[in-house]
Amino acid sequence: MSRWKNASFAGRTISELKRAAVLRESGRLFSRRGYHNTSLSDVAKQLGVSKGTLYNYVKDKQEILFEIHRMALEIGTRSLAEAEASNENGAQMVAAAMKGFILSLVAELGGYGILSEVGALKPDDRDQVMSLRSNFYQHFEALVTRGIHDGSIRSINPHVPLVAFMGVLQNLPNWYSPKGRLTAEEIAEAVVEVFMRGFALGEHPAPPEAARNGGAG
Amino acid sequence: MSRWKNASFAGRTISELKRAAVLRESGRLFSRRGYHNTSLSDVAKQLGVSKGTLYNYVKDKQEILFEIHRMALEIGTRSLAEAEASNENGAQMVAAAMKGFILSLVAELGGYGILSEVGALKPDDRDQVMSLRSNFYQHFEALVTRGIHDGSIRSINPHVPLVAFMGVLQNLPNWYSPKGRLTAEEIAEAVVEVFMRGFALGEHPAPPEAARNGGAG
Amino acid sequence: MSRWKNASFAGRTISELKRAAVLRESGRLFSRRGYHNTSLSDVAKQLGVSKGTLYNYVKDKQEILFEIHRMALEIGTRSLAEAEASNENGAQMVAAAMKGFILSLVAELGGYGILSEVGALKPDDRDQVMSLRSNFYQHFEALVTRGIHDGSIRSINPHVPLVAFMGVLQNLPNWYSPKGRLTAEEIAEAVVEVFMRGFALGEHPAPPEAARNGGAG
Amino acid sequence: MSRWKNASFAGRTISELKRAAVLRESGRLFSRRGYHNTSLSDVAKQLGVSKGTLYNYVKDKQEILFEIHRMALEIGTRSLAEAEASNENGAQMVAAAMKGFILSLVAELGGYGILSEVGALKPDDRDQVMSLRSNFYQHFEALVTRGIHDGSIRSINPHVPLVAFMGVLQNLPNWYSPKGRLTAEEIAEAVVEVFMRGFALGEHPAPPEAARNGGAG
DNA sequence: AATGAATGAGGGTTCATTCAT
DNA sequence: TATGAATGAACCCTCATTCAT
Repeated sequence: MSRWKNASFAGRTISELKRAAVLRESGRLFSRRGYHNTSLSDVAKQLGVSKGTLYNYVKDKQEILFEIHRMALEIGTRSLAEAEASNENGAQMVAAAMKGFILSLVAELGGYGILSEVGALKPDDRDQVMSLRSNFYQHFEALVTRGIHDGSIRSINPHVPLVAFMGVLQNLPNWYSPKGRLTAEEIAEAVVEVFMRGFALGEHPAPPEAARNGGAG
Repeated sequence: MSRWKNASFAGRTISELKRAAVLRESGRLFSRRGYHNTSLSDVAKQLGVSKGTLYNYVKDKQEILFEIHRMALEIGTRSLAEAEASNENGAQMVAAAMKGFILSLVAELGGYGILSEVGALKPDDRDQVMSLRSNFYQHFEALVTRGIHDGSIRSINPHVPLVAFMGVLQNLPNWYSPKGRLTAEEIAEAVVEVFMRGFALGEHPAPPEAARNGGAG
Repeated sequence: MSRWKNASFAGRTISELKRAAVLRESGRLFSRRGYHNTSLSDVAKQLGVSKGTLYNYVKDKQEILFEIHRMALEIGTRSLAEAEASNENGAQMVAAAMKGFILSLVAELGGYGILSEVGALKPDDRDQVMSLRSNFYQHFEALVTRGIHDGSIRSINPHVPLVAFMGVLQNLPNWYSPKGRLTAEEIAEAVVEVFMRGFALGEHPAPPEAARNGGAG
Repeated sequence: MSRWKNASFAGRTISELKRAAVLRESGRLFSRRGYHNTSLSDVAKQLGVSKGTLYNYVKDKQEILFEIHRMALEIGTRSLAEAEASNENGAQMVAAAMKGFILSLVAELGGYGILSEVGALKPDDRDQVMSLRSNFYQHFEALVTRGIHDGSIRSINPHVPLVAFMGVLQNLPNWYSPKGRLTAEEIAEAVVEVFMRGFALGEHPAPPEAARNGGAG
């Protein structure tokens, strides 16, 4: 197994890129097998590197988990902001945010979201994650509410699409895999389409036969 | 801490009841802290029993996980069947199934759903769980589809309510706690109400201000 | 290697005795090779037990170090108190305290004193040890001062015999070994004799040819 | 942190001086935190140099320890010889040797004595150190004996002042610190004074209130 | 049926040492 | 000569599991 497999160097310090590779690979494994069931040996083996080497790039295992949470939520918040900047109607903004979130998650973190296992964080980190997460929730629901007000989204408890979307994210790895049939783009569009058909007002000609994929749990 | 705390003996072999208590307590802890982050010492301590004693009632830790998965899915399947037997309209049947599932889960397994950590099962067990789960998904979606056909549920991808409901179940421990403000009944009704407002057709007078609770992730 | 070698059961819980054996053996090794250079594997191997077993009796390695420090200082303080109770003259009391300290140290902790490596303790434990140690120093010097006042000890800075005695204790393992030629009693008497000749007033007929043993460093 | 901080170049090969700096800094850290508790990273960091660089100047960590032991004992032996050459009375020679030892130790090795952790040396090195040490002991005690014979030192077991002095050296770092209140000169004089009052014959007007400093252990 | 003790495997982490640049 | 990265061994500690009592 060649060294630093999967590490896509480009434009940043080599060291930064290796750190990013550690985070990405860890996240991929964490989201598939769970944090506590993934050893740093596993991560190292996947990267074709010795276990000790990881410690040149991260302080400890907890830092990895925290950093992934932080990055994922940052991506989410950024996606919301970008969508909001487009100034379209509510439904379109929510859809854009979802799509942006998914695409960036795939691009920057390899398509996993984790977002669970918060309990394994150390107290300080946990607080910070909870705060970021809470922010994201509020913004997301606010956007949905705007859609309801401007008539682009059905009158619904905004918590429902949020909860559904989070469920999708948590299971993204089950939908997406680099070697799978579906590209990130295709998945993002499928999710958006389901959202638009399920929650947005407008024309939905035929009863959907839609993107089923096993991603419920 | 008294021994076999929480063990509600009634009508079955004492041994069976103790086994049930082990499963319930394990499930409670697994769903709160995760399977790999819960030690059998933790379980034993909660039951006021020594670690070795557990092995009189279960073969090993994996068996506990499997059994919980199996029981939860059995409950789900049973809930669907009972709801279907009522022969009401689709929306009402789905709602009844959800309510039944939640109530039984709380009553028999202490209110946790797990349904994740399938990866920790051994291959044979995993196959069986996947099969049961797939069954449940199909029945649930079929019921939603019936609701769409009989006009009680909006025309929507049936995967959407399924995914949302599974998300709720996975987070039940966050909603429910025996000492919390909400009884199992109240939670079940809140979930059902959100579902009815979100997906069913009918009167929804005001834009909802509804039961927000942090249960998204 | 038979199990729990060196464990001298008598009158206390078996578990307590095993814990004592762990502490004694650890202390023996710590004082010979140093704390950081002694692995718990070493300790376990000496006791003919597996490494994990140790954790049935102690919380972690730091606890071992702390407990040894605490016990040693307790012995010292007790020895001072007992000597003081005899109400003899200062020199005799100091001598008695020294003898009692050495004998108890040998009997209860296998003859090592450690008393160094305080830096490896965790902050709370370190504070406690420093406090106990400071107490012991003050009492010891006070006793010497009494001897100076009652004319049984030369007029000397009381810190000198203290520092010398502590040096002896730190090197006790070099003097004492259960299989060595000298019994604990003999060593204690040798130390006392050196003290009496060096610091006490009285007849010292011939220039001493005394107990040389390599114990300086 | 600038590179090769603390390195006082003067008259020797640059390489030799860098090696000396490595030894001095290592010794300083070893004597404060212990050999096994000091990593070469620590040493490198203090010198403002990378870890790998150290290996240009020393073969391995053990060599550092050995070299420090050797240098310290060389200094001690040299101090004894110089004192002896002065041909004063015994007490004065011992005092001069002590003072010279301490001053040189501070000047050349940064004021630490180590002299412990012999167990970490490899066998050959250990033998050599033990031999040098034994030599030093004999010379020191011989000098004390001369003092007893010429009447400048009380009739005492010569092992007593040796053991006390070695104890002082081992704790020099606790007395001395470059930023502390006491200069090396002051410390050396304090030690000498305690020795003169404790062991030498002559006028000691008042019962001493002397230099207490926590240096016993 | 219950326990407490023992074990061994494995995980996270540190660190002396090597090596290519 | 200096560096940073990589390695592998060793260490502390946890835990599922077994077993004698």
